[in-house]
Amino acid sequence: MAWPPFDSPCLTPPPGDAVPLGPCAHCQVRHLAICSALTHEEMHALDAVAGVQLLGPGAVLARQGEPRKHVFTVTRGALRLVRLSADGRRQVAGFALPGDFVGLSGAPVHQHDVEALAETELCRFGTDAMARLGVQFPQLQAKLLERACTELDSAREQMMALARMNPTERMADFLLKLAAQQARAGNAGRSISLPMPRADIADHLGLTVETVSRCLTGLRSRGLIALPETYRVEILDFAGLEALNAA
Amino acid sequence: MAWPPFDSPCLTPPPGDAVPLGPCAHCQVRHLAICSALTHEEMHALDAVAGVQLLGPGAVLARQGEPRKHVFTVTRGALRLVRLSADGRRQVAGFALPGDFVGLSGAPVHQHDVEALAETELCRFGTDAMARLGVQFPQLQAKLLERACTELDSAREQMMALARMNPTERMADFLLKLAAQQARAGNAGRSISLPMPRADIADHLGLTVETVSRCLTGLRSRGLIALPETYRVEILDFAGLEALNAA
DNA sequence: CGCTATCTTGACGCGAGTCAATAGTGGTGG
DNA sequence: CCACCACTATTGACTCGCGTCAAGATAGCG
Repeated sequence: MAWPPFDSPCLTPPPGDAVPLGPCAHCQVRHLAICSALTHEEMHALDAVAGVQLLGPGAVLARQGEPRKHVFTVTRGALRLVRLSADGRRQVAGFALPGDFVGLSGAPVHQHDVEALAETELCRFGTDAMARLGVQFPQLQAKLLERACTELDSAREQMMALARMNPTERMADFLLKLAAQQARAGNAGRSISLPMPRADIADHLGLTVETVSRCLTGLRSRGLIALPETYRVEILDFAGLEALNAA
Repeated sequence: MAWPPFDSPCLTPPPGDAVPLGPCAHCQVRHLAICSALTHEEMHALDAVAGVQLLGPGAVLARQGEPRKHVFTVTRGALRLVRLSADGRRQVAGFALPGDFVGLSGAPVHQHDVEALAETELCRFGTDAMARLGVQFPQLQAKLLERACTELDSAREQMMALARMNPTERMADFLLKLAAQQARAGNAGRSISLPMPRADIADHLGLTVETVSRCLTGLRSRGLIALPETYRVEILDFAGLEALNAA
C-alpha cells in the first residue's frame, strides 16, 4: 500500500508563550489544542497524565466497538475516522489534523475506526484521568465542551453538504475547508496537501472515487484549481469555488 | 397553516425522586434532561436562573445568525432546527423533543432557525449564567459535555445515513429513531406520532416530499408499517425495518 | 361549501452510480 | 538499471433511481 505523502505542517507557537516542563514543553500545537489558555497548574496536571504515541502510515489507533479508554490530541500527521456498516458501506466521518482533538463521544465504545494517514504523533490521555481533571479544573472541561460544540457545528454543516449539495459543490466545499484548516495550522499559500487517497474523499462526501475524480477534473478544466500532483491541489480561484457552494 | 397534531408525551418522573422548589418542582423531564443527577445545591442554582418560555405552533425561537443568548431544555412539544442556504436549499438538522437540550454550539450566533412544531414549553437559561454555573458546578458541565458528545455521535450517524443509505433505508432509520426517542420519553407501543410535516422529514433526510411519500407507501405495502393517520405511524415489523438499514 | 395547503400518485428525464478499460505511480526483484 | 507487478487514479459508456413536473386526492378552516 502506497500512502499519500504528507508534510505535516511545522507549527510554531506564538513567541512569548510561557512553556511548561514535561512532554508539553515542546508541543507545537498548544495554541491550537485544548491545552491553550490553561493555567500553569492545569497544564502541569494535564502534563502528568499525558503520554506520547506514534503511529506509522496505515496504523490503527482504535477500532469501532472497542472500549474507549483514551482521548488524543493530534500533534503531527493526520488521521481518518471511518465507520463501516455490516454490508461494507463505508463512511469517513472526518479527518483529524494537528491541533485536533480525537475521541469525543458519548458512548463507552469507539464509534469509528481511527487510522493514521501518515506518520502521526499523538498526545494521549486516559478517559478516566480526563474526566477527573475535568471536574477538578472547570476551565479545562469548558475547553472540551467548546471543542465538542465546534465539532457538532461542523458535523451539522457536513450534513447539509451531504444532503443538499451536488458532487461538484461538495468537492469545492471540502477543498475550501481543508485549505482553511491548513491555513489555520500555519500552512499559508493556495497549495494544499491531500493527505488522504481519493477513496477517503469519496467516502467522506458520499460519492464514488470515479465521481471525485471527475469533479476534480471538472474544477481544473474550469480554471478553479490546479492539480500539480495527485495529492496536492492549488486553489486558483478562491471566489469561484466559494460561489459554487453558495450557502 | 395547519400543523400536525402532537400529543406531547405526558412524562412521569420516577417516584421517590427528591423534588426541589421553584419552576423545576413540577418539571416532567428532569429524569431525561441535564438536570438529572444534580445535587440539591446545583438544582437550586440552576433553578434560580431558569425561566419558562411558551411557543405556539410555528413560533420562531431563534433565527440563523442571531446572537445566541440562551440555551433551552424542551419540557413539552417539539422543535425543528432548520438551516437555509442563500439559494433556498433547506436542511433540517434535527428535531428536539421533551428532555432534549437545545442551543449547544461553538459559535456566538445561532447556526439554525429554531421553530416550534406544536405548542411547546421550554426551560430557558442564559448562556452567560450557564457558563458561570458550569465552572461553579463541574458535574453540571460534565452533563453538558456528555450531552454534546451524544449529539455529536448522532449527528455523525446521520451523516452515514445521508451519505450511504437509499431513501427507503433512511426512512426506516428515521422511524426507528423516532420510535426509540418516544419510547424513552414514556410513549410505549408501536404507534408513533410524526409531529412534523412531510417536507420537514424530506429536508431532514435529504429527499423530496414526493420521495418521502413514496417510501412510506412502499413500507406500508410491504407490511412493515401502517399509516392510520397522516401524522401517525404504526410499526408492524420492527425487525423488518431494522433489516433495511443493516448498519 | 369552497378555498388553500398538504399529501399522494403518475410520467418523464437527467445525473451520479456501475462496470470496464486505460493510464499513472511506487515498490520489488531479477 | 530496468522490467514487472500491484495499486490507485482517470476516463468512457451505459443504466437506473430519484428529482422534477404535473395532476388528483385529502384535510383543515373560514
